[in-house]
Amino acid sequence: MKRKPSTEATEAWIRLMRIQSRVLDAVEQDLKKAGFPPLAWYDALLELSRAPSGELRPVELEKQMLLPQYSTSRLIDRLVEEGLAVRRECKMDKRGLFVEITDAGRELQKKMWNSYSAAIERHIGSKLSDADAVKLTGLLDRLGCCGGNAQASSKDVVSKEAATAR
Amino acid sequence: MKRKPSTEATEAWIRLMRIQSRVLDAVEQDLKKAGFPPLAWYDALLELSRAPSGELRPVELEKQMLLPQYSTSRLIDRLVEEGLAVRRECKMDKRGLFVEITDAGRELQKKMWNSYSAAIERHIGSKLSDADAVKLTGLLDRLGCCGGNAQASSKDVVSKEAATAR
DNA sequence: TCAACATTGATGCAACTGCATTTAGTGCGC
DNA sequence: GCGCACTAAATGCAGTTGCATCAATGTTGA
Repeated sequence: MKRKPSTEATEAWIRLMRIQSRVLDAVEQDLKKAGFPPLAWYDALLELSRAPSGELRPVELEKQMLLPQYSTSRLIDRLVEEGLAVRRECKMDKRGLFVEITDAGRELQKKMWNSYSAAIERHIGSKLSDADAVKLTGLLDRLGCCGGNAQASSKDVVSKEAATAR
Repeated sequence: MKRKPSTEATEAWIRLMRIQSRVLDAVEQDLKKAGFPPLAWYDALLELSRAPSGELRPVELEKQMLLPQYSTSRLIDRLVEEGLAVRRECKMDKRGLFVEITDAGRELQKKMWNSYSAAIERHIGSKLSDADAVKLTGLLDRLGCCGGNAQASSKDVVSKEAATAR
């Protein structure tokens, strides 16, 4: 049971951890310096704004964002506190509720995308040709599948306005 | 200032975030299920065990691990609490101190590597050929450089026993 | 030599996370 | 209709993080 992974695999693992945290950090820092809330807020607002009538059940949001249940619950707390979303009762299932994005929420989402997209360009786009970006995406995708539970692969494409999840 | 990043770059960004967190999660989970402490402990123990006489200044450890200062300080607290390391006075600079790994610390580091390496193999090695792992490493490395401050690139090679940082 | 400044490491506090549990409501089988 | 297992969401608690600050020591330059 020893000496299993090749040094190549191990190197890839290390890079994946190191570079991701570096890049994420840089992007979050850019956002913060522009006076914006954390990325998770953006992701939530984006999901909400894309939903049929700007509302989603927490349980949906949770699945979209791959976040634990309690985490979603508290994220919603914060959005509501800031007036970016509201909780609405759900008549068909009184256990649940709807979270609806407000105008302020939609506005913030759009404004954040300016900084956010600039940050992506600065920290990724400017360092990789489109072709290489595609190669990177492909290699990363191979790590995503067939590991544990199923996933949606590329059917929930994100076109513009990146949803980050975590 | 709008529509900056190509969709290719944006996709790469999303995958980098999603896959990394998925894989990290899986590995941490494996470690935890085997009854081990978090990865950061392993990294610290590894750095210490590799240091000349098993001891390092917190400030060195901090640089190796790319962790904020307070974070290192508290990580050391926990290692010391568990008897995996000890704090020793530093005669040449009385502001500072040395952290020295204990035998228990060295032993834990080795035992963790068994689970850890198996997890790397399971979640990376088994999904990527060595050649692809090298490609991935190369692409990721390109994201690391020339962004903010300098870095060591491949001079601090990690051979076996992966140091993760973060 | 000594004042000004820099570096090392720790710590108080508020925010955030993970975990386990709770509260409320649903739906099924009988 | 009733009990029981299940799902939706919230929450108390302990542990962890980030930020700002502090105390102690070291360094430098007039």
